[in-house]
Amino acid sequence: MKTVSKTQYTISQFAALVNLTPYTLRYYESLGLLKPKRDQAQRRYYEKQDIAWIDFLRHLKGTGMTMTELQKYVRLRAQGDQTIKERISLLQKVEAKGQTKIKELNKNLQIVQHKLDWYRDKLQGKIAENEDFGSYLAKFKE
Amino acid sequence: MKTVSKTQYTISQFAALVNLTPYTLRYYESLGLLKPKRDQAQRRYYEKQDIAWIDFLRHLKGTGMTMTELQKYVRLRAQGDQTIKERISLLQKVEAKGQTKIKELNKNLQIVQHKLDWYRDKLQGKIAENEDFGSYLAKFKE
DNA sequence: TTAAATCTTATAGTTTACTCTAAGTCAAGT
DNA sequence: ACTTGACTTAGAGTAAACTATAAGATTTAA
Repeated sequence: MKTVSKTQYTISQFAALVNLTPYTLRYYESLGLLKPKRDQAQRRYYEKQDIAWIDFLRHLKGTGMTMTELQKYVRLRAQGDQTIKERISLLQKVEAKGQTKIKELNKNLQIVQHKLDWYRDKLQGKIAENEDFGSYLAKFKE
Repeated sequence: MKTVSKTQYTISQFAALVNLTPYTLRYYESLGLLKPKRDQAQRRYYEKQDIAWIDFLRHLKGTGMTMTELQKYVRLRAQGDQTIKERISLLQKVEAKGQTKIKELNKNLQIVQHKLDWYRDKLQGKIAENEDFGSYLAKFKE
């Protein structure tokens, strides 16, 4: 049996590593999203696997989850395997919302693209002086 | 020549129509995003075409544009056709940012999907007791 | 005539997610 | 010995985009 010494980071080292501030790390911890270990002097230290956890949190946040939702997820996790079904349904909702978000973003971007086309046509004099964007857009309605 | 009477909405009628509040409409106006006409008594009234404008603003906002950016766009618009090129480059940036946003959202949702798969595999006992999500994820790295 | 709606300006409150300061304690490195 | 960094609790500040209140004036529909 071999003992391997694990890399430990202080809060400011770790903050730099994951592009957050010590303030933010303590804030997340206060919300229950992190629980770094402590040394003999009660100072936090972070390890390699904490990077992966932060990354995962970021992905969840990036889907639009609020801090409160993250807290709920983390609370379930802490309760062990019997909450896996609940976690699944939580993440399914997250996924569904995310897909909706993408669709809406796409729709909004399409309008922007049409507007860009309209401007370019207008610059080329390809648009009747009195045709406005509204009637132009109407052409693209299915 | 025929005179057609146009529908006019009071601020609260219009607010209900576009799902905003009178507060918000005045707020938008204070930012220069709207300029409703006024009646003899200086009360705002809105018309059909204002609905289209609100919709367009919503699409722009929906891409992630801030109020400040919207203000800039509206200011350019008010300056007339000589700002069309500038408006084009503004909207192009909006579009580029939006595409980036979609890519990121997709990446984040993929991670969520992997996590869901992992949970489902785990529920089925298909995952080694000691395999964590990190090593599971590693399988999907290109 | 009176209640309801609108107007104005100015200011305050709300929410989310940080971000920072204060103020005092403690421990480790040079 | 001393500077540096970390710790604590509590609370304040920031930014965005609303949302609301106050307070007084005016107008209009019933």
